[in-house]
Amino acid sequence: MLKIEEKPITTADKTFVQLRQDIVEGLILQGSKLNEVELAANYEVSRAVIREAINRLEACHIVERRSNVGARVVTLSRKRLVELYQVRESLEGMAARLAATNMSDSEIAELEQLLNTHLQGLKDNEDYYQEAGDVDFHYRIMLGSKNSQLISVLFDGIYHLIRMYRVQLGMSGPRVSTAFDEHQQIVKAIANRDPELAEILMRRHIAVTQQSLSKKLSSENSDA
Amino acid sequence: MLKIEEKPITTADKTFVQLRQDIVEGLILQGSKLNEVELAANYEVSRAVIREAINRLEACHIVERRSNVGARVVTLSRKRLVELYQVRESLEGMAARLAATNMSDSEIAELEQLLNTHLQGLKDNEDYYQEAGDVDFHYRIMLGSKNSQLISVLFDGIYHLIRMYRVQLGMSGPRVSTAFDEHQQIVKAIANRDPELAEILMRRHIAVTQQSLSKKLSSENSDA
DNA sequence: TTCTCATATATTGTCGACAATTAAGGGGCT
DNA sequence: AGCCCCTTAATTGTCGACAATATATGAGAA
Repeated sequence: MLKIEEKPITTADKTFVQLRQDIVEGLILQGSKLNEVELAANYEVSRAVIREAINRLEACHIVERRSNVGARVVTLSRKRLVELYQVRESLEGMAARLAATNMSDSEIAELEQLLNTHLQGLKDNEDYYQEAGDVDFHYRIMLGSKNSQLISVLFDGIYHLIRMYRVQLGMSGPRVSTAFDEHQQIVKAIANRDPELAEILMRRHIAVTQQSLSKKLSSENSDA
Repeated sequence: MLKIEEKPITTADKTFVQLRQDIVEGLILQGSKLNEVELAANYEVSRAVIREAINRLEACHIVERRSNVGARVVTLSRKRLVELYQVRESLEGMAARLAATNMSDSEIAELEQLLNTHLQGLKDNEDYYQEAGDVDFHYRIMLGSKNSQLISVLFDGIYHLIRMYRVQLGMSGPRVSTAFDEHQQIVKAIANRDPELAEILMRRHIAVTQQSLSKKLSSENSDA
């Protein structure tokens, strides 16, 4: 799997990243079948490269594959959203807990400064905050855990699927400013070196976010 | 990725399962390089299926791959063990929490009966319990969560690496009987429909197990 | 018509060969 | 001797073709 920092090297890497982006951003519709020869033609690579990319997409739960049948992009059902966010709550809660212990003072200071920057951007342009700011915040907490296993499971495993929901459902409205407050409380707990509180606040924050997102999904898809 | 129930169909599936087993059980040593042509010859398949198998092994953190260089089996360091068990604690804690809500009464009854069977096996043969019983217990809690995303992350993602530590470090001694008691408490919390307690007990149980395993790893590997 | 079965088509799975990259070895220079 | 560079060998990455499987099509019988 592609580590956080290292750039894509091989064409399989690049194709994987490109294909993932095209799915996450909705260029390739949810639920659509991924035809290998067709994709190979579109992305101008061999089928072997496409196959490897699809395999990696399967590993991060963005597509589902059946033997001898093919791969489909997952559908963004409410049921799946709830399940995904339960996993996220669990993992990012642990990340916040560990961050409270393992982040250095200077890293925490940078994190506080990041929030100040966000506060400014929030006054000017809410959308900016939701797109870049929130991702950045959670990204830093994740790295702050200093647990490479956790980082890998989160980032390589489920983060792009989370982003897929965010992008395709859209994230804006009154939820944005309350989310910022929650971020501040979490950082405060980390600065106070309070792992338990950091975990609780993070979990609550993610649970609330899930409820907010769920409202955007009609309940007709709930049993998909 | 290979779903829980479905059997391996393609030769790539079978090769993946076989290769994973050979690594987990130590037939292929930790840290060793995986030469594709060599493996292809040994397992009597083409390089393409070996490559696919290795890709899947990378997705579940059993091997690490570098572009244009190759894949190596991970080394079982203390640092990695601690990180892995922090992830496990987080996820299985959530699984226990969800199981307390989502398991049916009959499933809980079966779980209680399973513990009785284990108690008998424990008196006769401790090793049996540790090998099959513990796995079976955690497996059922995992399924009891009814969260397919969580099940996939746990089972397809990290469970075989956990098993690799267990198998290669060996699990026996006085820890076995205390683990059984902890299992009983967890089941009791689930039977009482107490999600918070079930999660706390599961997390504590896993944390203690990690400490027990850590003792078996010399601290010289701690910074690997 | 509607169901079943056989045939045909399309798609995935597997393979061996070639290309690109990295690691290894040897010769020459300071 | 020690270091650097060039050549050579070994390994991974990519490709197109073939085999196996699943799906779609259509003919025939009840």
